[in-house]
Amino acid sequence: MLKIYNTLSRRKEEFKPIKPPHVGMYVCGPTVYGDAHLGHARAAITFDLLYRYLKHLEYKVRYVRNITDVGHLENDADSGEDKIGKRARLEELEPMEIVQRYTNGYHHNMEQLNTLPPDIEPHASGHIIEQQLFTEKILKHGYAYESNGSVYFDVEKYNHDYHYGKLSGRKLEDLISNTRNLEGQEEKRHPYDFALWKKATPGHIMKWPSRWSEGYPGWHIECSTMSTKYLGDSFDIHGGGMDLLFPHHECEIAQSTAALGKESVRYWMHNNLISINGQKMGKSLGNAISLNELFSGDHKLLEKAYSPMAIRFFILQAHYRSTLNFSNRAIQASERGLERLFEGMETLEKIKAAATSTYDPEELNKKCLEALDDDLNTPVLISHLFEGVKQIHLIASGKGNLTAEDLAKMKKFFATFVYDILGLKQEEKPAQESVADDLIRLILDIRMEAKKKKDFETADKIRNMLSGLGIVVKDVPGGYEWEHK
RNA sequence: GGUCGGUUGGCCGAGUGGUUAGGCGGCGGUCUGCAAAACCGUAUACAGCGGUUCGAAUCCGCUACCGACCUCCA
Repeated sequence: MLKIYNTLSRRKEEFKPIKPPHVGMYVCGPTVYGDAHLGHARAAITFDLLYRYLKHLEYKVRYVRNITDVGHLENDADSGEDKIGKRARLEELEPMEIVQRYTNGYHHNMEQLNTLPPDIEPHASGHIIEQQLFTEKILKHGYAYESNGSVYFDVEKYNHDYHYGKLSGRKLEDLISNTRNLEGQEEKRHPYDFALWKKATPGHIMKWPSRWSEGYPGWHIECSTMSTKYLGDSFDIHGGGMDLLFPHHECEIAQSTAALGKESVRYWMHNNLISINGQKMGKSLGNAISLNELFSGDHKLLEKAYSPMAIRFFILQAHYRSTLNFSNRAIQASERGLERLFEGMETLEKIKAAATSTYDPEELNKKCLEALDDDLNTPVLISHLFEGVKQIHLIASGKGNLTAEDLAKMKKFFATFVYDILGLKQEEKPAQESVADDLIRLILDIRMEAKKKKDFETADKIRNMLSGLGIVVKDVPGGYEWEHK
């Protein structure tokens, strides 16, 4: 029985879909105005894991993840500038060109990380009319007001009838004293009211017509609109990063409740953030490492390039609700660990069946499923897989054995958990044959001859010099192996 | 200031009222001409102070420190 932690109740709850076997899940996607970074990877991988596991449990899942491309405000209400528009001006490109470029980049990075694409990926810019209609509903129900061409959500009125702050555990009174007093907010009745539709300032590039003004939708309305459009007024899971909990998700709840008269979401799930040197990684802090930088090693904090699978494994080795601290050391540890896992699986392929079994693969299967059922506890799942690797070595070295049936099960379980659910894959080693490779083989053949003549001085010299060129030589019985490091 | 979360061995990171998490690194061993790789084994821990308990790192309280949200953010 799958249990997931629901931010609404602050506890683990049994997962029961509204209309089994169907499951609807909506996840907040990126605002496409810059390269995707480690934080995007964590969110995408967390919910990719959930998507894969739900499918493994034979649910029919519709996974919706949005692309925010309407360029919400960058600073505050009136002096703010559309962040996509700003980027467009800087690069002298059409806003939609920016959107396209970074959307493509995001897709590419997500594919590198082996995340499955969502079933629907709605763009905010493609749902302007729906967002206006959603805003109309809120207006009609009396929870919004128009002011100078903009439409604002009436938080106080809403809080009178419902509870604004239920998700993030806030009280309106606290918000009143804590909301920053920004300039140019006089069109709002209260500082904590938020925009559903915003009239564009003269310099604002991305804008659409509406009955209120030439403008653009507010920060939070796209998710309420698109989630309910594609998943229905009530759906199962809404996910996103913890930083979106307030105000974004809180406002979503308020909007959907105000428009539909009921809450839309059953389970709210939030992945925790990634920190660097104990500090939150964030674009605004200037310490975000993009995925492209990570994969190329081209960043001052990086000692080397890391493969997408090393990153994926690194992220999965921590529970999604814990903060994860980035460091070269930590990722390198994951890198090595992942190698060990795959080497274990390769060894498994070489094992020959025996008449009896000294190990029961079902035990492994059971423990792994239990770990996933417990709020997607991937670190524990992975620790069980390493136990399995230990058994594999034991059996491969003749200290145990497996029947053909158990061997098949073992292979199947590993493939299921490692490939299908954790979404890990062996990264193809570039096996390009080249003259250089032939030369290396030639040199190593000479070294073998030297070894046969017990001319170890020459043999070691060759090995050391190759090592200096980044080529690692491993002697194996009757020959050698080598690889680029 | 308000709200919430955290503090685990050299590093990352699970979990738990009494039993080895796991990975990386270290150390020892097997293998090797020597290495490397691989495999096996192994040590080091639960921020501090009180309390509850037969027993707490695990529950409760206090203290210290760290972080997140309260402005766009995954």
